[in-house]
Amino acid sequence: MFALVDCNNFYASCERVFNPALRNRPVIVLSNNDGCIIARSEEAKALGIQMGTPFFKCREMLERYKVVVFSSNYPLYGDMSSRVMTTLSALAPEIEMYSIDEAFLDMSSFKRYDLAAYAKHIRKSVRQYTGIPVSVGIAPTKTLAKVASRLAKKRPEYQGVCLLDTHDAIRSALQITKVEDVWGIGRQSSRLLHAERIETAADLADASAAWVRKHLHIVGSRIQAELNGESCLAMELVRPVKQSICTSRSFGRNVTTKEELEQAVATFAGKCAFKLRKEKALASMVTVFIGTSAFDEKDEYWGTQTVSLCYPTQDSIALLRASHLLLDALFKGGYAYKKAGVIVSGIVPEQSACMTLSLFHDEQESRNEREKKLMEVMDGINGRYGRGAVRLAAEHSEGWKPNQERLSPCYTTRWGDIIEVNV
DNA sequence: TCTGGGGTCCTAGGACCC
DNA sequence: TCTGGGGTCCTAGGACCC
Repeated sequence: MFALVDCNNFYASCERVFNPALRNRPVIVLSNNDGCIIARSEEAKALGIQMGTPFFKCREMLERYKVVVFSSNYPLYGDMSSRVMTTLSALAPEIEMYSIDEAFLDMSSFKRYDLAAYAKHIRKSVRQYTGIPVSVGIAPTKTLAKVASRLAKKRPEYQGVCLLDTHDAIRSALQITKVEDVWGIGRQSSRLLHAERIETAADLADASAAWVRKHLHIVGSRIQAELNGESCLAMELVRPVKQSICTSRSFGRNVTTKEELEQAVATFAGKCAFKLRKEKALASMVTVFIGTSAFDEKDEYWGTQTVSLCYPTQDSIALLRASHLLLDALFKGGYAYKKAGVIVSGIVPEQSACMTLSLFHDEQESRNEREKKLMEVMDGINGRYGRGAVRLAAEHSEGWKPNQERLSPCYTTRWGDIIEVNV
């Protein structure tokens, strides 16, 4: 058996934990750059506020209903997430952190337990230790656990817990679940399925296996098998090394000069390098992309270019140099740029034996050592005195900084913010 | 005026090998 | 000039997830 523990309205709930005045009030959280709505409390959902709505389109309505609006505060959500995960780790022998607000728990060794009672215990514990409300779904496969947790969350009569442990319970759960709400069935597949009169999860479970294999491919076949109780997706206990790391942002205003784009791209390259060092990994390719607003059709430009590095690196300066060369090739004057990003890929572990060696071996060794020490010192200072205490001179955010007008304090990760709260 | 960011996996098709 | 069978690797694009 698998349990899926899913935090309710996670970002909105995080904002509430440290601000009790927000209880029972509609709360929403905006995407980066205060662009669109990405999280809503139950009260906000009840007002009919839709996920993904652009902020500017519903601003008036939000004010009218006195909805509390936050910019997204990822340091806070990341820290709250690890508190939830730590709590869950003590409640099951094995846990897979599936996303920032969800985890699968291995329940196979709980056969002699009352699983429904245990799910309630999980729910109560997370609430008590972190302040975050969660829903728990338990079932024989991951896909069914997803179905269960969704019902636990949507249907008040379940009180946050749904156990699917008998054939009948599974069947009726599948019958009340629309096929597009099944994990792994997206927009395209739903369209295809509806055209075949496959409307519910139960219909998909019963559909011709050959048809599913032909039209939804191997992924769809696995979903179908999982709905029928055959477990195809195992617990993934160790997170595999990332294959690519991306840092990108929309700009707070239009950016027209190359200098400002250089500053943005330098900042993203530095951030990618930092993420690589945190992953204990090296990258061997760099991609830079820049673009105008996706909503400005008449003056559109979207450029992307990739370069292979001579040898894999996690050095901020090396990635910055490569990124600037790519930007040189991409930049075209006369456009109002709205977004840029850096992606590093071809990632190998730091201690990898298959690292490409330079022809000039000795030179590379000493250079790598110097780079490495410099980055260690930089990360050390920033770890102690706060992000951005030291940075490369090319990193700058004046011109392009995303909007973040409604940011809450970093209650759990910054001393300065806590003091501010007390005052 | 204003519309997010960060990922993974799979497939098809091309180029190439013996 | 015609002809077979089996394989790998890479890339672009699509679909999906949170």
